[in-house]
Amino acid sequence: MTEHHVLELERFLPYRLSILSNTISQAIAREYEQRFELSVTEWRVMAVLGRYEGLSAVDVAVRTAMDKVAVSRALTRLVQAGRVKRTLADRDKRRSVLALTSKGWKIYDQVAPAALEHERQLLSTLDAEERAWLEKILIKLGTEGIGAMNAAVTTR
Amino acid sequence: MTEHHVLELERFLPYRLSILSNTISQAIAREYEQRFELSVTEWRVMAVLGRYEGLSAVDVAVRTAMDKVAVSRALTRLVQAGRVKRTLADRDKRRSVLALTSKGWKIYDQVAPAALEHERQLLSTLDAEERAWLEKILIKLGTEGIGAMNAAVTTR
DNA sequence: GCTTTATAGTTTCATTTGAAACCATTTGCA
DNA sequence: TGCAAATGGTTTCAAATGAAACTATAAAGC
Repeated sequence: MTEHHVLELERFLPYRLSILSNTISQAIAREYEQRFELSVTEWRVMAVLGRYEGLSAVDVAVRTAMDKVAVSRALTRLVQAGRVKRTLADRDKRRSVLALTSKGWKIYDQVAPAALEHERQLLSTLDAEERAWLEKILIKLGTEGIGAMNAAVTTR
Repeated sequence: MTEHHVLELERFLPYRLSILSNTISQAIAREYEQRFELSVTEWRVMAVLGRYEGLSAVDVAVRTAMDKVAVSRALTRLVQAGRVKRTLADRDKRRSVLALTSKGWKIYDQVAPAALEHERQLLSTLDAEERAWLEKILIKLGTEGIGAMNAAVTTR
């Protein structure tokens, strides 16, 4: 009598989060991908450069949680397309100093508001109380929750 | 004086969900990827086959939210490795009928409990009230929220 | 029954991705 | 100073991925 410990994918939190996240990201990306010929990775790079000027490639990688190879490739395309300006830091010739060009800003100024509007629409289905809980829960999962998972593994 | 409508990635819900989801999935996958030489897609296929016997490849694709090419490839490897048995349906020779082999079950019986344990650890940082809200919010976002986003786009 | 259309699944090809190796510059320190 | 280790970034190579074309079988229309 084999009794198996069954996992129901559709109730499994990591799976549900993955589906939800991908569906949301795709919905937003659909908007700008063909319209501006902009990949998700490129957009993420532009997004942080719109927020913080003068970052290096590694800084961008940290802020976007992308790996540096992906950032390097995205930057190559963005510089190529005249959307980002790259110069070398005076004091450290390894580091690049990055900023959106005016062409880059023009795209940013169309994509960023659209993205925020999407977020607003998404959240419009939650009331204030639910949003507050969501905020709290996301923070908790990100800080303690993931730590708890990893701790359970690495101590084995 | 150009005033830009700035998007802060670290406060942007889609981005935060993406990071959270990827971090969680990676933490779990790390566990079984080398240990069983099992990719995430392969594991997802095995997970639904552990839950429902006799599905076809398309059925698996629907339940895992993967595309059928990915499922086809995962199945090729799983059958190859003797972890899944594939036969043809009598009434419809196009459809395959899939099931875990005993070898497949052995792996399932190790991976599924580990995955559930990870989920438990992750959720252990939330109290009952928070978990209830999370459940409610996830459902709401998945049903209404995504619809609201898409509606806002397609009516433009 | 025969032809068109739909469905299940695989293969092909081009693109994306990631890990590791790599080059250049800078930093630490004997 | 001078040499080892670290850091910023790019390139290379192999594997993963996705779209579209393709094969085989089944269902529908006439």
